[in-house]
Amino acid sequence: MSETHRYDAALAADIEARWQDYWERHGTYETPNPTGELADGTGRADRPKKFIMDMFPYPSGAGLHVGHPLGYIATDVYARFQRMNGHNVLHTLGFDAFGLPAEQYAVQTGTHPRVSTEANMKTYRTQLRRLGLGYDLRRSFATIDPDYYRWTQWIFVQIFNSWYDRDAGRARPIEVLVAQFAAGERATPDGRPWAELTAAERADVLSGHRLAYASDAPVNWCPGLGTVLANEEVTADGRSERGNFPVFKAKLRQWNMRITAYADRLIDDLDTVDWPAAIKIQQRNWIGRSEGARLDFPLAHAAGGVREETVTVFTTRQDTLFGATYMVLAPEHPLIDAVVPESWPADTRQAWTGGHATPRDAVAAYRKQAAAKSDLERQAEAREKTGVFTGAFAVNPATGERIPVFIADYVLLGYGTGAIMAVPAHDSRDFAFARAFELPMRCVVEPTDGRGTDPAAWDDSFNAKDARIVNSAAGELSLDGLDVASAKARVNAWLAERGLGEGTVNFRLRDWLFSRQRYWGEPFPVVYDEDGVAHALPESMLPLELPEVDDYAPRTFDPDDADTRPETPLSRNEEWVNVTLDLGDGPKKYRRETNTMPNWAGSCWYQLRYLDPFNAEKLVDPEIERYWMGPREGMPTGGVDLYVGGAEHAVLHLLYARFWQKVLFDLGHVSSPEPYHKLYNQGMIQAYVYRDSRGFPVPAAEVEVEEHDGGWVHAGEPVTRELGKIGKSLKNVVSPDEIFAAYGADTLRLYEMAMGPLDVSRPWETRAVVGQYRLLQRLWRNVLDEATGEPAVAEEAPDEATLRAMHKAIDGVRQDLEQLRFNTAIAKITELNNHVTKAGGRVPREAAETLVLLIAPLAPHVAEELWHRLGHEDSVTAADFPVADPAFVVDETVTCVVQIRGKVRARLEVAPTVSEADLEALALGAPAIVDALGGDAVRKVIVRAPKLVNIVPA
RNA sequence: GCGGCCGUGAUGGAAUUGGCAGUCAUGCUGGGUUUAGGUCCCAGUGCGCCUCGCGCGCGUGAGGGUUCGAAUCCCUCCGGCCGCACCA
Repeated sequence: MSETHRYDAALAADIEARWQDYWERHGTYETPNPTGELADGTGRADRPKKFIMDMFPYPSGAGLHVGHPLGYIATDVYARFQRMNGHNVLHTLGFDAFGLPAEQYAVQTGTHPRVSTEANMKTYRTQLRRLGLGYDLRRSFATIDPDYYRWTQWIFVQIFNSWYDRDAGRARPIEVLVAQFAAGERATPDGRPWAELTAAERADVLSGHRLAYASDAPVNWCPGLGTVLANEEVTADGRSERGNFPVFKAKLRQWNMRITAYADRLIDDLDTVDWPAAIKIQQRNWIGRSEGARLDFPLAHAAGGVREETVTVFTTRQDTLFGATYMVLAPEHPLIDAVVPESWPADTRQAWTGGHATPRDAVAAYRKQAAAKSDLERQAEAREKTGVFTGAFAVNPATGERIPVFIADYVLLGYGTGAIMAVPAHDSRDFAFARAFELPMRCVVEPTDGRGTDPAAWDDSFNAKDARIVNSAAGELSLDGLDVASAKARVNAWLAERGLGEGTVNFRLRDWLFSRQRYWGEPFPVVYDEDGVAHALPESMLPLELPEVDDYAPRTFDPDDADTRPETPLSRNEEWVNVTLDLGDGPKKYRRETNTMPNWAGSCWYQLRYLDPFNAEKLVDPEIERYWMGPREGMPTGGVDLYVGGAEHAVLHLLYARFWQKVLFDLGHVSSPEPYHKLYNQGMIQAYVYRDSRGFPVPAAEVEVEEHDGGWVHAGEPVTRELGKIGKSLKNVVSPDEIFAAYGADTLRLYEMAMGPLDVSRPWETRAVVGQYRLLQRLWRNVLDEATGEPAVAEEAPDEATLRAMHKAIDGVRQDLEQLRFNTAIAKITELNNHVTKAGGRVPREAAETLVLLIAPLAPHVAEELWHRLGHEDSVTAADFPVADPAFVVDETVTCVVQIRGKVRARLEVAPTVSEADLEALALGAPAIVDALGGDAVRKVIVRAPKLVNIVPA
């Protein structure tokens, strides 16, 4: 028998190449817009639409391994499914190509990052095409394209030129604020009229309001990378997320984005998007909204009496104000120098002074010790409380008592006001500190667990919030008997009355540090005049192109040397930096900003440019934006229909992109306040890592299984096995090219989709890939004669059983694909294929075509080929996805299980429409049941027609 | 420490959401096709027991509970993964 028409790897490769060429020639995946350059007049844009997106890749030098395309395959399957459902589907993929790795690779290899990045993208494009991913390539771009980053810079300018109007609850153009100052509707910080301020002073005032602003503040400085980093890029143990270098606090002038202005909206709008609960929780935690109160504690004179200065604290437990028996400031708190007295007050305990002769010495020594501690060390001794008395006292505004003021590193400068009122009886950290320093504790919330009201006898603080306030009355304020919530409200009112503070909301979120000392990023469209005032470039000067330079290497330092300072590569290029420009008031000399934007900038808005990639006039045409992303039924905040990517971007890209989208929404550039409506996190494909006795990974491909004990051996030596990421260093990389060569792209696609649910991680097992290859071979044989390659289907209608199998499969596969449950969809297709295989004889055409259509989104090449050979002229991508006939989805008879006390004792074949009463009678009459009951009386019968009867004997 | 998710055959995983546990696939066993190997095809495959039957018992990390009925809900414990980590 000739095997020339057998489905094998060579034939798969041939089919796949031919159809990929066909799709490209015919523009199969090109999607029309309703208007503009990409409108096509075919009416396709009038169909319902879906915008389906992946998190775009960073093109690394290593190319793709089999773990990378999981999400891309999933969105491609979904996009094909929706296209077959008659949707106008927008699906494409660009490249996130600015950023550190390209620059590091460039420095290592001596190639310019543009050259290596372009080469990497070319490799990626080839590999993605080989997978048969159906993209509208006209809409694909890279963030490094000047045509693209022109608009990244443009958005920066929009953000720079706007401020957050709290009264309006949204961002507005900065001119509105200027007008308010000029008209005197809004007071300047020092009260002088706006007209009297110099240009530099005005710029300074406005900088305090702009959504993008430069400021001197402690930032995360990473000498090992030679750049500063955003909070989101620093790990919990104080190292850089990329490269794992130490990160230090350094006071530097840097650009920031006022993302904190959007904290509430970023939390609130999470309710309107369809995202995994875990990601929403992470964002909420990162933003860290907490309700409480801000209140002032007056400082006390040594001799008694109250000073002018106050210490402001933030607390969420203002109800425990009467229990505040001391205060703690963060070691770096700016007020400390002003409060520390010359000498220790009389009777100061030795334990409080740290053994120092004066408070000043004690504070200086403690600060030094705290600064020297790495975050890792702080973490290790997390619960060990240290601190020192400042020698100063404050006054509890409720009780009037003098309370000592300490500094301790368990209070962080970066959170709240950097100072706390300590209530040791009702906060476990304060409790531990009070124990260590023998500070008084006062119980002001009555314990509900029977421990009594004397904190001296407790093991830990009492924190329950469903209790009542006690011991809290002085002057006109009494909280006694109130529950916690009422007491908080009462204290808030009292604070406001007395002008001591107010109820307030505090956020953990800090502003986003937006500048980097790197070459390979978007240049800031900003210049400084001779007074050092920053000016945004006018739109006509965009894009400000990244200059081509030879010396693009970042200045990096000894990773542990905290005293170093960054140097920007662009600053070396004097002729680029110093320019004469006319910004509207005649030619003047300016210096360019030499920082570049972080690599997140390009990914903050790319969904918008996919919509209208060639628009030279606008970021995106409003009609096109509304068409694809505007608010609609069930999606009040609009956005991309489906966005698939890894969970590692939970608080980075996904938070930043939401923020930019909201600013653009406020400024009227887009109609959708959320960028991504439905987010789906795909799991990771893992692979086994084999290690030798020294713990070094050995090449996974060379490991063999021991015959007798099932262990693993490499080069005759036993090795251990564990699951890990796929990567070069773990020697377990499997390239898609190997799988293409052995089985073809359709098999790889099916295998990745069949491995398990999309959202969980699963181990790659090359030997299991063959299962999906067999499915395709069986399908091929069911449709074609292997000897001739001609269709070998029967033209008669399928029999009843086959019809039912077909329609059940259609029904199930439809639901599964809609819910991204590709693994069970494939199981159902396999089942149907097995059904027609077992039935023997020629497969009826209707069944064969159903199989081809069902598998088309998953294995598009083989589906195209079979569809074509079955005599269809059009691409299967344009065919309608089958719709199940309800009459055949329900079985003619169903098996009803009859249970006695929940154990199956008999099965009955009944009509699906059988009535409960009939079914009960049938069940009670079944011989096996009569036998099993043995004449026992029946106490109860539960009938769930038509599938189950449960009989409970007395 | 706090919060979240998850434990099902040798393996990846199904289970219409409280109603027959183990769909589908890998692996393994046996058989067939083949000069041979591979491919391919067919059958079997949770564990145990026996009188080998359309049989019985056990079985979803462990223990308990709710229910006519629990992989699914509740409680305790064990194990794993992820996030946060002195957040006032």
